[in-house]
Amino acid sequence: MSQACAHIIDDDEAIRDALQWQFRTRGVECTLWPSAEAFLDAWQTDWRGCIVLDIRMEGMSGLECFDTLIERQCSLPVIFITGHGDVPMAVSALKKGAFDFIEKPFSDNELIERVERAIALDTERQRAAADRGTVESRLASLTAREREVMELILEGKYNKVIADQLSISMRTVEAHRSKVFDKMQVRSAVELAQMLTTLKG
Amino acid sequence: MSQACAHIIDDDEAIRDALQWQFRTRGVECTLWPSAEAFLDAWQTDWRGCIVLDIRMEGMSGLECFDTLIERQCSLPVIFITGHGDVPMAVSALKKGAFDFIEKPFSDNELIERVERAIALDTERQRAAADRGTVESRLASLTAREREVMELILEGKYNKVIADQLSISMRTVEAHRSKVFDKMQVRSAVELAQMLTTLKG
DNA sequence: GACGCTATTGTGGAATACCGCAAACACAAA
DNA sequence: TTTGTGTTTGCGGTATTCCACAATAGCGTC
Repeated sequence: MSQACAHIIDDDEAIRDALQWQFRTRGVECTLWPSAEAFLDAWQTDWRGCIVLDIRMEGMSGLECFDTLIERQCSLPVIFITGHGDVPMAVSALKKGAFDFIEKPFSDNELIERVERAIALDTERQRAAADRGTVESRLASLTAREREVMELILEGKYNKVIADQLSISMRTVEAHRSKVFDKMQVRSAVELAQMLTTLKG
Repeated sequence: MSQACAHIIDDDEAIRDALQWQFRTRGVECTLWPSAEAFLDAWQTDWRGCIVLDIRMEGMSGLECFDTLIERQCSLPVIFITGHGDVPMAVSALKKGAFDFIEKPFSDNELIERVERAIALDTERQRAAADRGTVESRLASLTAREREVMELILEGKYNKVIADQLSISMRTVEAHRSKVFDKMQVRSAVELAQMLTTLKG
């Protein structure tokens, strides 16, 4: 897992260097990319932090890059920067889920403050995803039959009813039920329901 | 409860009339307001639909009106229209929760299509809020003691444990438990947990 | 074939939940 | 005072859960 940092994509080397200097001064790690293509080639799903994306670039534009990132289900917050943005462009980007859209020129603090917020958002999302991951891995450890029994438990049915429905003995249902609680690391059906409802809701 | 309609706020009578004609032709009801002040004076929390809000107006601007609506916790989706918008303005509005931000001139279909989506969103939100309202009214019908017992049930505790914790007899806990299920209209603790987790999650 | 995992079932008992009926007490409103 | 609501408790009984111990059978891997 790479650490949280700002991934800066801009085809102007002077700007890249200036941003890098600013960021590092403020203690924000960053990586530099001269083109959308270079970034997309290198990008890995476990990268954390945020993306600072220039819109007008040689080759693939920042907006195209953004679309590609969405396709690849990259969840990193994206901060667009542009010198010649127009309103529909900004509206479209934000409605697609961009974190921010900043016009040049911007003050040093303006960008860095938003980058820090974006990184904080990603960190929070990562934490939530980890929680979901824990639950999901437990779910994955269930056998098909156990999952089947669990579904019925979550409908609040008695073991007896479940046994009838699956045409097996009550004792078998109890065995599965016990296994399910064990693997999901809960002590009651209520905890199980809360764990899974949180996962979905 | 008033029915879903587009609330148009614009100080240009010609535009109001033109929009009204377009909307009615497409079967979208609307109300017309010559100023932000007029709308804010009349607005009631049970109004449904969406708001079409011009930014540049005499008196209170559309942006100020939006801020006021947020303060008053109005949840109607807001579509801004403006002839002289700039990017920071659009970005700020959307980040505050505006539904859309459209620059003049726009095509007939462009606005009406977004209005219809906004109204659909409000309708959906309304439905979800009604569900929450149902659960909340049931919760409100619980006595203090019943709610107390319910909390402990949701922690998956046995009646015996609850009885000890509240220093009352098991039989009393059973009585409360039964009342809680009755009032909340559920048949098991699992259902109760799901109902309340959905409310919060 | 031995081994491990999964699914299945049984016995028997202790603990718990659930329910109807009944009732005592406090407290506030009519 | 009467009435109503909320809180509390008991009795007796049935249904259900939960658990330890034990066992059979299928299935795929090594």
